[in-house]
Amino acid sequence: MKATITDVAKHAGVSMKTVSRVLNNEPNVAAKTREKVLAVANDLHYSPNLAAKGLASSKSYLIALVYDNPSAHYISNIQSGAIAACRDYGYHLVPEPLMLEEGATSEKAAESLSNLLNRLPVDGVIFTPPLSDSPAAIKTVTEMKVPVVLVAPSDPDVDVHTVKMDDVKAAKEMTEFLISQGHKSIGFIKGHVEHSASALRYEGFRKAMADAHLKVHDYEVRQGDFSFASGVEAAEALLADAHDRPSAIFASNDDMAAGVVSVASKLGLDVPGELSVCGFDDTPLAKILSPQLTTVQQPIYDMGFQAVKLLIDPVEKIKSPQPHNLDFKLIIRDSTDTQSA
Amino acid sequence: MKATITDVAKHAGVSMKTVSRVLNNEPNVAAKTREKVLAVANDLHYSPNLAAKGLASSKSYLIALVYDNPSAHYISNIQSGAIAACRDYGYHLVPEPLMLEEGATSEKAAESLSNLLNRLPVDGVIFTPPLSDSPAAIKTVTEMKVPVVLVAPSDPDVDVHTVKMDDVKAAKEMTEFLISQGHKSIGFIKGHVEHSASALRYEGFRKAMADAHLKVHDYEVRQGDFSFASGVEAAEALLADAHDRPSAIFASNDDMAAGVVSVASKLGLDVPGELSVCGFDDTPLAKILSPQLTTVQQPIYDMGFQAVKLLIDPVEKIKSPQPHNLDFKLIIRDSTDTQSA
DNA sequence: CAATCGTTTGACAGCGCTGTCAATTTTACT
DNA sequence: AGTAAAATTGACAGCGCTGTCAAACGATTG
Repeated sequence: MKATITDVAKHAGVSMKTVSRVLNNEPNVAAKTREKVLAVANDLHYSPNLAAKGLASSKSYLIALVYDNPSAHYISNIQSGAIAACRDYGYHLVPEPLMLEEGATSEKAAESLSNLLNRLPVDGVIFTPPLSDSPAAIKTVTEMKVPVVLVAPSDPDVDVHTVKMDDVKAAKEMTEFLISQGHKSIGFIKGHVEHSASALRYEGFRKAMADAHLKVHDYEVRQGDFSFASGVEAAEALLADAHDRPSAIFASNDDMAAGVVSVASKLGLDVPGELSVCGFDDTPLAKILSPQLTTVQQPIYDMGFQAVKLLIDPVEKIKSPQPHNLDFKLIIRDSTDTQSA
Repeated sequence: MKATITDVAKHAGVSMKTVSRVLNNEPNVAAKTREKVLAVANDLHYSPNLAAKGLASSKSYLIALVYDNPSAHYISNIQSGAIAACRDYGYHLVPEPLMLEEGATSEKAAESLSNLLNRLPVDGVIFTPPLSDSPAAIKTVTEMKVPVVLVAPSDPDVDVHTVKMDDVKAAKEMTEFLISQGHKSIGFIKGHVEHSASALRYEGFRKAMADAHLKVHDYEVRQGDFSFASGVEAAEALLADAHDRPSAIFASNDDMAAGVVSVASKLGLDVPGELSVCGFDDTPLAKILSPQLTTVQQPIYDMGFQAVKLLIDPVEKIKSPQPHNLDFKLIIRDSTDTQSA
């Protein structure tokens, strides 16, 4: 039989309410009483019934992670971080994929979201991209008075809490690293045109090149779409002319970088000996590839963690909504080397 | 303001209990009453408060997915399937990673599990491998009277519901496919020795070879450990002798198959022209690789779906525990071809 | 020592729903 | 029509907890 607050109260010789106060860290409890209650609760292996708590306090102790994102890697990292934070606060995370047909309208998404929140009243929701860029979805939850945190939205002006990383800075630093290795002619493969990160990463690349007074020739910049195949295609173009090749290629994500490596391998070009390659995202693929990929590790886990914290932590809740920038990390592996020639 | 059962009852001119009956599909409600209530509930956008339901019925409408598995691909597929099933039944899925230090004992896992279930009383739990093989963990939940479903346990004798696939059959069919393509000399790379699936897949391979009266030479079977690197190593051994190479290699998972492809590429061997390669699992990698990998698609999503169904569906709950075998699928892509030589 | 204030505690209602069981209506049958 | 049986409905308590507000207590002051 599971112990209830009443049991604890009886054994400790106090009222239910006092037990409740102790267990919720409310003020105005004598130190001695608090200790006593804690001891008894521990003895009895007491643990609160979430449903009852929720019913009485009209909270649910549940946070929804809403996503509509094909990248399992991304979601599962966000989720891990979010779950870790939930544990710290006695909350639980409920992942809610928005399963929409191809090309469903933004309104559809909003409606489906509204149903979701009606069915399961959560204390907060987290939107991952590309949902974090959907005004309709954001409007839906704010209208329902459900606190929301946006993960990596492209538009930082929105009036809600936001966790993100600085794509421009990351791409800039990676480019600077390449330059510091002696590379002067660096090819760049852009990401999917509709993905906001693409432009930012490109911007970072250009900035670093400009700062180093290095020219970026048009033919050294190719449009990709984040897919392996587009990386292959871009690399083939970039590496076609054996006499005028860049000594390094910066792909906007790991999949495309993998495409570059594969083309280099076919061309008999040694990576990193004859060509340095770097990617972005630090997907599992980066470690599988040989050589292992130099890439940028996004703070995906941390974003999940921080998002939950912003939703729950009373300290954070008071502050007005603002973007929270988290730190990325350059992961230098074996696909880049100094340019000695 | 959110509508309650009381509101619906008032508007429909019936008692709360009758509304409750209708909404829970209980019998003994006049058809006319049912319609009326449903109409009103719809009008009022009524949706039940899970916490209240849970408190009153001492159910939580929550299923825990407990995992301790490094494969994001695996977990996220299980999870997707489980969530889909939960939606069908008005339940919600709470993923609960068991975060243990390296080499933590099985008892540690059980204890951590017990804490988890005390904090959040769920209506059922799902164990994914390798947790589904932990007697201590299974004992913990059964002792707490929490229904459990095991995903792909290696020991099918346990006295609980189980969802799995037939690894032997899958490996056998894949091998038969290779044989049907004209391959007679087929190399095999075994998986991690401690993973139960490894032995089963190898068994399927041997069976198919035996059925076709094909010999399996010792030197054609290499031990791997499911890692890319081990695939590379095995492939190097398998392909070392240019005069006596297998015409096909069956790797026990996709990562190792990727290793094989990479070695073949280095050796200038065309895949599938000169060497057919196939893997197992149909990870995202299989589609990224070029050529795209022929592999076995496990019914991971379905396992998640079925697991939840077994936990919730009243029809299934009556039946005595038994293993449920789900269908795999051979995915024939571009890394295999007929052996013409 | 009484008056005042702040601190600590408890009694009680009620969150929204379901289980129990009794009341009422309908149906079936003699 | 009359009665038993079945089907349908409702009254009410209570799940385990917290919010509200009042009570009791102790410390501090003139």
